[in-house]
Amino acid sequence: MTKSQPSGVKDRILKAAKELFISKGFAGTSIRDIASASDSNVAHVKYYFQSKANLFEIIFDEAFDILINRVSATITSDLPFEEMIERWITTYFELLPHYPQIPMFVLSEINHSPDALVDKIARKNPEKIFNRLSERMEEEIKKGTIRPVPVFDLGLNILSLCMFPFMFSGFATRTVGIPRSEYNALVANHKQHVVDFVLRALKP
Amino acid sequence: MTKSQPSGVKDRILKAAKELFISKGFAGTSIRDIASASDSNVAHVKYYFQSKANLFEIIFDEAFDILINRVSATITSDLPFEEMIERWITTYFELLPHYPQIPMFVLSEINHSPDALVDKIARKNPEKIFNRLSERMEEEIKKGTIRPVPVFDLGLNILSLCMFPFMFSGFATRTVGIPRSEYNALVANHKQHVVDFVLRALKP
DNA sequence: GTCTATAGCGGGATAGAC
DNA sequence: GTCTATCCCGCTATAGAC
Repeated sequence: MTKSQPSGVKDRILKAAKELFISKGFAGTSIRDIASASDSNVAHVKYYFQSKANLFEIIFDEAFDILINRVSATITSDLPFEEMIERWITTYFELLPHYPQIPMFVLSEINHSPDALVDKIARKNPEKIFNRLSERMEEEIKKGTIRPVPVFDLGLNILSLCMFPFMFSGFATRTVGIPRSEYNALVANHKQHVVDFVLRALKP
Repeated sequence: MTKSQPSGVKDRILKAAKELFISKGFAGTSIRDIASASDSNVAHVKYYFQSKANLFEIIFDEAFDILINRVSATITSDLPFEEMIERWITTYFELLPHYPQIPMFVLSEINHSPDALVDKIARKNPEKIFNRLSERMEEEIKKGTIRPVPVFDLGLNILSLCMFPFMFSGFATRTVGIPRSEYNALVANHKQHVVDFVLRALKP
């Protein structure tokens, strides 16, 4: 049946849109760019996705899911605290090399977006993860297994150490001049260092 | 003399351009936006700044200077190593609250910019700072005053911990829903925590 | 220096032929 | 489903009156 076959064109558009939106942003990408990069035309894009904003939302939601939701399972797991922290960090450092531009894309587009779009995201993604993390940390501090570090500071440090290296890659490669392959290797090696860094800093 | 008086219009345009470019990016900002936000018109903007790209470059260069060059004095200073690290971190946490959107602006626009612009920046800002930092760290490691941490990993961690909190503020306030004033207070308080975190993690 | 008018292009969206 | 043609708008840039 023609209806259930993937059209091919639709997938190509989605792929091209992903690359362009993620590397050049919403405002820096036009439907015409997407059409020519996917070897189709403007009418195809409009036919399958109605509007630029609608297509963008599909790409953005997937990116947001990768950056935030896929990691939440680790944080809400019942692993012992130190292992949970280690898993949290390693999960990011194993996931993000496949999507190195996602952290910059998501955080940057949230800054550029009008309130309407951001509100939609906020509604879909409540603070459950953050609350759960908060509970876990408070327990451990009470037990004395880690030194008393405010939840906000530890959480922000971990996110900083996991996401920033990927957000910095454009600067490192394009401005400082480190070859991309070399930077990627350095970041891959950075994972264990971040784990050590965090666990050492948490020792009572 | 009329020539040496600030025109007023020119300054208003610069101010409006700064706000718009920094919050909405190059592609998301039009000359018309800048003209109306500065209570002037398109011709004024063109008269004083010739082109959108030229005006952008002025704003970008200043932002780049704030983010990178103003801190370099600390790194190249002759302070004892631990004090230098502490000064480096505190300098960022004292400077960036005045320019909270600068880290995201600079790193994001570098990703979006064509090679031509990025090359210009790279030429102006060689890797001197990075080399100097590298020397300092290697000395300390040889002396045994800090544990042997690769230069790249420590440098990247410090940049991560100092810049990311500001890059994350849009997410925290708009998606997680933390009020901006509260987030700012948390980040202000975060400074000493980052210093402790880094120094603890460096202990031999 | 200031401002209007407009050129010339590229943007998103739409209509309708096939 | 596919594709061309086109509308209408906003964009940067320019010319030239005052």
